Amino acid sequence: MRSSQLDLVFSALADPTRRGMLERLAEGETNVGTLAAPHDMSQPAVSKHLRVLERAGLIQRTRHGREHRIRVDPRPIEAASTWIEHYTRFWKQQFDAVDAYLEARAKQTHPPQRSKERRKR
Amino acid sequence: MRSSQLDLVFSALADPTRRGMLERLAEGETNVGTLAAPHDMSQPAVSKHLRVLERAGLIQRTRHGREHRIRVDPRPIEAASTWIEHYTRFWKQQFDAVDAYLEARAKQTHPPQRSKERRKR
DNA sequence: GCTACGCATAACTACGAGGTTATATGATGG
DNA sequence: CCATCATATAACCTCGTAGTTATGCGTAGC
Repeated sequence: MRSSQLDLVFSALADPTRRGMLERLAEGETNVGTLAAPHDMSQPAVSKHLRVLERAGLIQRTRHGREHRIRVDPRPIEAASTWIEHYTRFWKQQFDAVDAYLEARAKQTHPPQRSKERRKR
Repeated sequence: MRSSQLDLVFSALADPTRRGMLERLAEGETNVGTLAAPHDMSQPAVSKHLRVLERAGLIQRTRHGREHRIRVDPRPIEAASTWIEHYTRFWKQQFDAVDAYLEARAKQTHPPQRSKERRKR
């Protein structure tokens, strides 16, 4: 049941409705109604999406009279961003190496069948 | 039911087992067994996780005899990365502005109760 | 003060995700 | 050949998610 912060952030971002809300919030803080307007769904559904974003720490809410002002907190996303950026470096390296290998092999007239059979590790 | 590429990538990243596999794949391509080893779960469970990664386009598979070599394809992640980086710019701007405002207000001896009451928009 | 507004919560449905065990499939090696 | 290995697939269970309608609750405004 334990979900790490990264889990919560990534799964919050995995829904187009919630990404839409975050995109809207890039324009500035608003109330729930404004956030809900573009999305064709019931008000409680919107409320649930906001709770997901809130549990991931992606938004902050300030009650202001009867309306709730919502604003983005970009900090949890940076954890996600950092994770991606970190590993992307290695992945690209990996990917490019394989890419180069495949390209090189394609150039040979008789591609060796078993050349990859014995690899280190 | 339609899930965009971004949905698939983000939700694939939302699971620690799958992130663990991608982290392992940063070291180099391997077979399924090696990928499964560190994770305490049944082999079919691992197989399912790989399918999720595959559907998101994050890994590629080459059958090589009876084993499947798995390697990362970093390209779909870049879409996710781009989305994050794009909006992070605006969010930070937003966040920092609110932050500065709150700090400024905190400095006043008599924080005005209704100063935020009438805001543009 | 009453009504309407802005939102949350409750209770329900439908479905997918993540796990299991059991079984199938195809390649390897003695 | 036959047993075994590497992996996938099937069938099932459980739980969380995304949606619904109905209802509650505090604030605004006339």
